[in-house]
Amino acid sequence: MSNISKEDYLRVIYKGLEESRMVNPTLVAEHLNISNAAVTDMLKKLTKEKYVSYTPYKGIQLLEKGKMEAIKLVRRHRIWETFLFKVIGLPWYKIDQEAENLEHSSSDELIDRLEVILNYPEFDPHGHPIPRKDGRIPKQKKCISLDRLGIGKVSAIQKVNDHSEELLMFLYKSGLVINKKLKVTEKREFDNSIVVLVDNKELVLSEKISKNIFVEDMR
Amino acid sequence: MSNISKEDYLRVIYKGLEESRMVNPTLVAEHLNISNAAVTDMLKKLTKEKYVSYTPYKGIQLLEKGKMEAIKLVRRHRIWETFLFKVIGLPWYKIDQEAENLEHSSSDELIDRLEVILNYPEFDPHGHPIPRKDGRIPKQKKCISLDRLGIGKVSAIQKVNDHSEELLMFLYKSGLVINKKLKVTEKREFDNSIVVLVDNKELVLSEKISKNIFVEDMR
DNA sequence: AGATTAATTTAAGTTAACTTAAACATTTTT
DNA sequence: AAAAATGTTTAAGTTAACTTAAATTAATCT
Ligand SMILES: [Mn+2]
Ligand SMILES: [Mn+2]
Ligand SMILES: [Mn+2]
Ligand SMILES: [Mn+2]
Repeated sequence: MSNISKEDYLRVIYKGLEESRMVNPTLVAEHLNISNAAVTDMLKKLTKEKYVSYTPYKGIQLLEKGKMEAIKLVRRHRIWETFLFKVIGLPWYKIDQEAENLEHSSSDELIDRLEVILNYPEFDPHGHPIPRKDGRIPKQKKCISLDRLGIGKVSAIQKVNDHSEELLMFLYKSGLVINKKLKVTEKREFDNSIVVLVDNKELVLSEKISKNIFVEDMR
Repeated sequence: MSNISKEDYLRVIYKGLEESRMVNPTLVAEHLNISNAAVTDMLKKLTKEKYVSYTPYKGIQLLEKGKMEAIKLVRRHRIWETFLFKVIGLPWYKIDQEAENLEHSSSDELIDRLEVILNYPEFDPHGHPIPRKDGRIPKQKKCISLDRLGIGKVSAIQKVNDHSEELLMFLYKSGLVINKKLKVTEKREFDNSIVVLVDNKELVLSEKISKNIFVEDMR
């Protein structure tokens, strides 16, 4: 009947790979707030049904079938996020959670209508690419995480990780939104925090925060 | 965790009572496409948790707690239907199914935003009242089902049952939409079909169809 | 009233998706 | 090369929500 659970696994795996991290059962378990044993169980099913391939300690890969499913889900998720933000007016930091619920309960026809209403958006409000109906992914500018931007360098925010409401709320209040220009004015060796200049204001960002912000790589 | 199933039972019970039919396990089973035994099971749970009271062969009643839950769900359902129809532009006969999925996956905050965008609608596209946030139900004009409208009488469609896509598609194509005026020109004893005049066209309606259309009772 | 029909419940079983606790395997550190 | 830490699987059990088949109960018909 309902595939909500399976879809959630695929989304987490897809987003993990998208961030080019190695995706292992532990990571999935943490993201879904379930036990490792549950992930082992589901990976067996997903493997048998040819959604993923998986080598213990080496990571999970999406097979063609799984990738297609995941892309369709991510498309639904990001179109909803964009719609909730632009048309409904929900705040930036609430749309991920809401979209996570809606993504499992919408027909393709509805999603396509939303896409038309939004005039075929390429990126969601966090800067993530929205897969097209045919599965193609809009090309993004080359990015690096903010912690790797050199001192004195200026760049613009391209995307931010959207999984923590607290982070997004902080970023929003600090004006660290998509396309915002910023300059790194200081790097502190001790804790890897950095100081950036945004809207003529200085902001101190911890390493954990700067690693969740991605700026254009100008080289 | 997820309450989708429980909510569905409550919606069916609520809508059954709204149509002033006696609601028994068999009716619920038919509407949800599950076995009677499953309904018996769930009724036990719902009874234990004080959502409903139930006397075999006498019907199911909603208790305060169950009524509140059901009204909240019906509110979500009908606000979604209205939004899908008016803002998204989905066809009349598809919105019920789509709303049935979305109703379980939206926060109160989202629903309230939709309500604002729609400017506090009182009735959904099928003419059903949309419960307010405080639980109050907009008052409807007194209705009778079309099969009970006397010959020669003129009236306007107030609401239609929305559970069959086929029925709604037929009504839509025939111009039998909300507020449409019609006149009964003939009643056929043999099969209880009737002939109505709509937009200067004559239409033959079977008893089954006319029983699913409700017109203002002018007396 | 007794027979027939319809509605309901019980019994037993299935499946998906989890859990905890313990065992096992691999990688990393010393 | 051990030891320790980390990651993974197994085993056993739980829960919700269903199923079919058989038994029971109530309502309706003759
Ligand atoms: Mn998201
Ligand atoms: Mn996003
Ligand atoms: Mn409906
Ligand atoms: Mn409706």
